[in-house]
Parts: sequence; structure tokens; C-alpha cells
Amino acid sequence: MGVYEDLVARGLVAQTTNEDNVRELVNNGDAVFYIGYDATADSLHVGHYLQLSTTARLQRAGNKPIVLIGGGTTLIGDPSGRNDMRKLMTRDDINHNADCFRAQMKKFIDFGEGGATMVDNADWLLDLNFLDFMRSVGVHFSVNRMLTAENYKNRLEKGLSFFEMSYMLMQSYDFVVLNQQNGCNMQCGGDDQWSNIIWGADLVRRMNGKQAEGMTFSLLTTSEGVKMGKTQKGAVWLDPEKTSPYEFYQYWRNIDDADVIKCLKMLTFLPVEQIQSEFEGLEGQELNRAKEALAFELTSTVHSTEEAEKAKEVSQSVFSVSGVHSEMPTKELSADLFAEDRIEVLELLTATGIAPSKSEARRLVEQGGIVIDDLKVEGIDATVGKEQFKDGFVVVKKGKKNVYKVELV
RNA sequence: GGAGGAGUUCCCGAGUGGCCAAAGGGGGCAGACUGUAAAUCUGUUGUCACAGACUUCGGUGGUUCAAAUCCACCCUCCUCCA
Repeated sequence: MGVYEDLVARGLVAQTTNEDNVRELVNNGDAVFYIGYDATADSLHVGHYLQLSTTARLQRAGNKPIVLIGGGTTLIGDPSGRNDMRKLMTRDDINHNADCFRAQMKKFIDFGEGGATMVDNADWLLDLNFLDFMRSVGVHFSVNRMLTAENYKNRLEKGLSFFEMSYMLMQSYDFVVLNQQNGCNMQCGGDDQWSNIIWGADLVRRMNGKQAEGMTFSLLTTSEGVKMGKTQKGAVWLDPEKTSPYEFYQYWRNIDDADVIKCLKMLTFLPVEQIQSEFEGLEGQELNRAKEALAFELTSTVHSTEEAEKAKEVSQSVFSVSGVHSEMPTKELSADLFAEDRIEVLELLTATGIAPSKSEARRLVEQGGIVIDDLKVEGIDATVGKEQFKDGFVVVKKGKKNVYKVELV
């Protein structure tokens, strides 16, 4: 089985410009392919991870990845699939974000000798001359056809500026440049990039007279079609500072039954056969085994095996009997906040950041959501004495799934 | 440039002078039930000194005892016309 077949079996391939050509390219390790990343945040998230892991799969099969950081295109912002215009970002923001991306990507993709290359389209986009660009590139774009692109559909109702529309021209031009400079012969991306990709391949053919291919990856959506990797707090980040390994683990551990198998296939490096024989077809409570495997696998590739072990341990102790507290998320509580060696529970909750405001803390307590050292807090007037901090800490449970170790400092 | 319309709490969206911290839905949070799932049900969802007070309805000023609601100007967006 070649990589292409593996990708298909995992449900990763959404569309290709020409299936036979693409299969041959990637199975023979002849693909020099690029995926672009817009530097819109200072950390990669789960959506990026899908692209990166797939890049890694292709690389392991002998293909050469080019990671393109959209230092230039991010100045515009891709309108694909958006309902509104992106916030305009400054050069400094973008540069900072691009640096963060680079550091994180090294974990998944081999940038060593003969490995992947990283480029920044700011290098060729920033100095473009508008008229020259329009005369050489702009002439190839039919506005009529662009308007029919799926990408722009919901924007036509809401309004789309020319500024944003030019994004497609630039992304297509990236392909042309990479084709010339690096011999890039294929562009990959999320399925929402399909329009941008086919235009790029088309432009390569027109401007460089070379055959170019494109392949899109399925988007990671839940069984209900909602984009995955988002929580109320925002995206699930790969940066351990922004989403702790434990939170990351829990995100996958709590995944919907209907999505486990799909995620195992799309995101983990476990062989498809193993996923099929070990997990597919499990039902009811049994599915928890698949969820644990998913959470463990992903946490160890994104963070490390040690972190995954820790997260697993904490999760087991939290959800079975009360046990180990060594690796629980820790919050610090200053001893200065105590009056006569006691502190109000509400104060404790807000001072540690467990509750964002007094009102929220009050609500949590009133609804019976706060448990301290296995004892439910019964009223908003409750206090905690210093003597309760045996060994210097106390265990605070907020709801069923959030446990914190509160240390006295 | 002209005419008309819109901007409401995390999101969508009601509200056209006091009964509005603002309907309803979505989402979130907590509780029940469970499998750390889903579905369902209940409560809750601006802040604080919490049966009371304070700040909020694009911005700034004004009218009024009283404004999200009326007036003026400004900003942004949409539709039609040019």
C-alpha cells in the first residue's frame, strides 16, 4: 500500500486535481509539495496539526515538503469561508507569529539535511510592483469565474473588498514562484483551500508551462459538521503554555463517540489496520478505550510521551477515586489574603483564577459545583482555614472535570 | 455623489420613552441521569459591598423627572441609483 492509499484509507484526501497523477507523484516520492500557513496567531492549533501530520506522512514516504509561511499574504487575510474581514495585522505581529510557528513545526517535520524547506512569501510578495504584477499575473484571472468560487459565496452577500479578493492572486503567484525556485509540483491544503489551489495550479501551467497538481485534505469536523478543535476558551493550541498537555489530553478524551474512529485515523500515526482491528466496532462504554488511545497518542506526538503519561495519570486519579495530586494543574494562593488564618471560599476561587469573578464564584458555590478536599462547599459564606492546607495545599474541584491543586505561598 | 436601511449583552436576534441588566434561540457554566460520551431534564449566564447598588444597547453631545428607545453630528456596514 502506498502513501496515497494510506491517506485515502484514513479519510484524509478530499479532492485532487488529477487522482492518477497525484497518486503516482506521492507514491513514487516525486512530489515537491507546499502547504501555506497564514501567521494569524502565535501558536499552531489542532487544525494546523492535521496539515502537519499529513505533511509528515508524505515526507516519510520520500516526498519533499515546503512549508510556506504567509508573511506576505497574512497582511491581506484569506477571505475563504469567512463571513467577515479579518482583523488587519501589523508586520511585527506577523513576524512574531511566524517565528512561533517555525519553532513548533520542527517537532513534526524534518527540516534537516535534504528534508523540508521553509519559505516566507513576504520575500517575494513585499517588493512586487503593482502594475507589473497586474500585467503578468492579473491578466490570467477572470473575475466572472472568481465570483463563482465556493470560497467567496457567503461573502458576496456580505460584501467583499478588492483588497481581499486579491488574496487569491497572491496565493496562486506563490505557487508559480515555488515552482520556479524550488521545483514545487504540488500544492496541498485544507479543503477550504480548493479554489485557491486550482487557480494556482492553473497559473503555473499558464505562466511556467509546467504541469502542477493539487490535493486537499478533509477538514476536521465533528459528526455534526462543526469545525473541531475549538472550545469556549478558543482553539485547542499546540503550545503547552496556551493549552496545557492535560487540557489537550482531556479534549480528546472527551470527544464525541461518533468522532473517535475518524480522529484516530486522521490524526494518529497508528496503522490503519490496527485501528480497524482494535477499535472500530467498539460500542458503548468500550469506546472509552479508543478515546484513551486517541488522547494518549496525540498528546505524546504533540507534547511528549512523558507528558502523555502524566496527563493520563492525572485524568485517572481525578475521575476514579481521589488520588495523586502531583501533576494536577496548580494554582498559587498568597498567604497575605488570609484574615485570622481563614479565607473566604469566594476569595480563594477568584484569587486563584479558578473563577473569573466573584459573581461566577458565587454561582458555582450556590449550584454545588465546588468541592474542596472531597467536601462540597455548602454556602457562599464558607471559609477555609490555613490548617486545612496540610502539606501546603488543598484540592479544589470545580464541576466534575476541573481539579486544581491550590498551594499556599 | 444621491436615496433608503442597519449597528443591542459571547453569537444570532427581539425590544421604538418608564414595568429593561434588556424576550427568544444558540453557545457556555453548574446540577440530575450516564460511560470523563451523546441525548434529555433543571438551574444559571454584566459587575460588585448581591432581596440593594453600579456599569452596559456603534461614538459624542442634547431633549426629558426618566433614553437601547426621541433629536443633532460623527463612524462603520448593507441595498438601490449614478
